[in-house]
Amino acid sequence: MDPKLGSAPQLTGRRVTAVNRQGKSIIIKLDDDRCIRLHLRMTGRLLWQDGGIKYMVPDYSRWRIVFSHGCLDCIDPRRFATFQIGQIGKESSVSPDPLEEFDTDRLIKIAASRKICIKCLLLDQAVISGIGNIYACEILHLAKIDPARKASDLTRSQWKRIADALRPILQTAIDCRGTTASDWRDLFGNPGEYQKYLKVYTKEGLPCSVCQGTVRRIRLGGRGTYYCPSCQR
DNA sequence: CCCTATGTTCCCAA
DNA sequence: CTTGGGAACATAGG
Repeated sequence: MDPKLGSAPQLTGRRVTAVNRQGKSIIIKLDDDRCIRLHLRMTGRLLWQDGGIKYMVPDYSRWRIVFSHGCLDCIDPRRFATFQIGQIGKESSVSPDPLEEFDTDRLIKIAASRKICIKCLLLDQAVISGIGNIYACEILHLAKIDPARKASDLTRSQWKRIADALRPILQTAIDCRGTTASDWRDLFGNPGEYQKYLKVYTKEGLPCSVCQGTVRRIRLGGRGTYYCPSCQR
C-alpha cells in the first residue's frame, strides 16, 4: 500500500459478501460486519487480475487486496481516490440516486432557494447522488436545457425533460462501462464505450448532432461545460 | 511557462 | 447559519 495512505487495514481471512454502489462510492461488504467504502474521484480505477500465479503491479497502483483467487489494485495517478473502513449500517446518509427515483417536486423545491445554474445543481452530490461532469453535460443536451440557466428558473416541463433524459444517459453509460476520455478503464482493464455516444462533451467546435449548431465550451463552477447554444435553451 | 483533466473539500466573503 | 466561488489537492499531457 502507498505509505501516504497510512497503515494497511487488517483484512486477512475476511470474505467479501457483497459489492454495492452508493452514488459515486463503491461499498465492499465484508463478513465481519465491516465495509470498505471507495471513492475513485478523478483518475482512480480498480483492476482485477485472476488466473495467474504472479500478478503484475500496474503503474500508479496505490493499494492492492490479494484474494485467494485473484487480486484487486486501485490505480490512481493523481492520488485523489479515497477509502475508509467502517461498520455496516453506520454510513452517512446519501442523497437520492436518480436511477432509483427522481422526485421532480423535491428538486423544484430545492432549486427554488438556490442561485446556482442547473448544471451546478445536478453536480451537487448533496442534492442528487451520482451525476458527474460528463453526464451532466450530456443530460442537459438531451433535455435541451442551457446549462447556465438558473436552477430556480426552470419550468416544470423543463424538469420533466431532465427527469426523462437522466435514465437513458446514465443507464447506457453504465451498460457501456463508462466513458474513456483518456485513462479510464473498467475492472478488467478495458476502455469504456460511452465516448462513442457523447453528443457534446469534448465536441467543442463540432456541429451539434441534433440541430447542426456549433457546440461550445464554457466554464461553470470551475468545470469545463459543453453545450449547443442553438438547441439548449 | 500556460492550459486542461471523469471530484471533493476547504476557506473566505457575502 | 447558509450559500457560492475559487483554490487546493497531485500528476500527466498538450
